[in-house]
Amino acid sequence: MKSAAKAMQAEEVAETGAHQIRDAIREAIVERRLSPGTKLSESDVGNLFNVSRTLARAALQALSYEGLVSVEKNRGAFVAYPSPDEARQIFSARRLVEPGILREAAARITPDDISNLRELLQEEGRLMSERGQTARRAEIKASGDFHLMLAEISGNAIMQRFMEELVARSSLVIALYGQSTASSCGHSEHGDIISAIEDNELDRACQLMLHHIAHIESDLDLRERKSLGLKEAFEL
Amino acid sequence: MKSAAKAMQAEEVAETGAHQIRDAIREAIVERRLSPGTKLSESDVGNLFNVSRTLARAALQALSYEGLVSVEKNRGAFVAYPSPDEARQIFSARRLVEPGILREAAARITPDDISNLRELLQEEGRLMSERGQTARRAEIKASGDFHLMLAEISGNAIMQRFMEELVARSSLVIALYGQSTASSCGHSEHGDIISAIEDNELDRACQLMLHHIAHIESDLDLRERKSLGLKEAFEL
DNA sequence: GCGCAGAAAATCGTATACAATTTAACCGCC
DNA sequence: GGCGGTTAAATTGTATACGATTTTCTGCGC
Repeated sequence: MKSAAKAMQAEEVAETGAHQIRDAIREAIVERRLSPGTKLSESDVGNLFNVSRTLARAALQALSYEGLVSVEKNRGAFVAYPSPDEARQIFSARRLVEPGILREAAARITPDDISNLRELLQEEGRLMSERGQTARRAEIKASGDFHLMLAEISGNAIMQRFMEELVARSSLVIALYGQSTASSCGHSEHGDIISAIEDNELDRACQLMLHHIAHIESDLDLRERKSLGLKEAFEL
Repeated sequence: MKSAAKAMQAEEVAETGAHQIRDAIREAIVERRLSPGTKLSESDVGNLFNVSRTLARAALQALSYEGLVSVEKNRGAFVAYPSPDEARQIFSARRLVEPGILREAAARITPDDISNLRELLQEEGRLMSERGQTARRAEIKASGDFHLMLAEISGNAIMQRFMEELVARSSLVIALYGQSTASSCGHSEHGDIISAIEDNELDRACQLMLHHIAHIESDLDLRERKSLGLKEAFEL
């Protein structure tokens, strides 16, 4: 994400160390080192980063605004556990905004941007062939970064931030409801989208994007699993 | 905003009194009782609401995530003062998402919703004819509520929250760069949009929505006023 | 052994305390 | 009178303290 089209805004400086903690936890969630539902107690977070509960709390609070953790009054913070309905809303939102972002990005894209995108793509492909958790995590990140880079190129910082939220929450949803072992099956689709942009076939690019999102979504099993914590669990 | 289509989610309970403070300040900003750039010191906010700086700080922090307040490290919080570029991005984002929201809303809208919308519209019209600041503020609110109600009807809580942010920030932009005295000149346009939805003319409704947003934007003077705090200010 | 009341532990909600930084005030100096 | 520098006041950043709520544990009765 060291793209050329960065630096739109004056980089809201990290007003406090709480931001570092927030970013660290977010990364852990997005890379699925932290599972949905995991409790994030303020003391534990504070100890882990050697800060007081004040900062830990601020970081958790921030993450709750992004929908990545849910804080329950007097009970604490937990890694978000999006319901199937929430999951549908997240992808519905993506279908709604990503074509528009794509159009704006295409209008401003430079050759440099395209080569950056292709570079990212290549990296993604390389990681897919690798084994090991580290590679898998990096692959998840790279897959999301493709969508984020498009938002960045679009030049709209507000939409960019919104996409960051959506991509992060998507990662949670996939962790919860994804079925296929291959995490980012739609790798080639990213390449197709770039090609369509390059060829100035905007409508086709949008179609591909919608298809790509639908593809990701089709790998989810969004049936209500109401914990089935009764007899059914043992009736087999 | 007591619409029928509410209650999508389990209502994230107000985990603390900080939420009340946040909401109160946000309302003050949106209704333009607080001007862009106004300093919001933690002590002052705390005293005003009879709480400690801890809660005041949390509220300001929350507002900064919504883009209504900008906090500068070691300097404090201020009512946001969106740059012309930021203003363009806000409206660009609205053009991008509002047609999509409209389409989703139209697909789920009920006769009840329509009558609620018309009711809101009537209220808006009534306020337009009234005199006085109180009426003006209520009118500003009602004008935004139209867009928010559509988002609510769409049934997507995520898009709804995003629209809340965009509408609130739009209010700031209009306060800063609006020219016409009449705040929400596009009152009739709201009615046209409802009619188009009612007649099931979706494409036309979207066109009207885009036109409406463009109309609001056309009332802005987004030229860089770089404070012109040099000689120019006195050259006349 | 099971269930339930009550106490103890852990955790969160809020306030206060202290350190660090910025802003202002003051004062001698040119 | 204006200007720069030093010092005092105000404000933010972070930590700690204390009360409130929830959770867990314990032990008694059945």
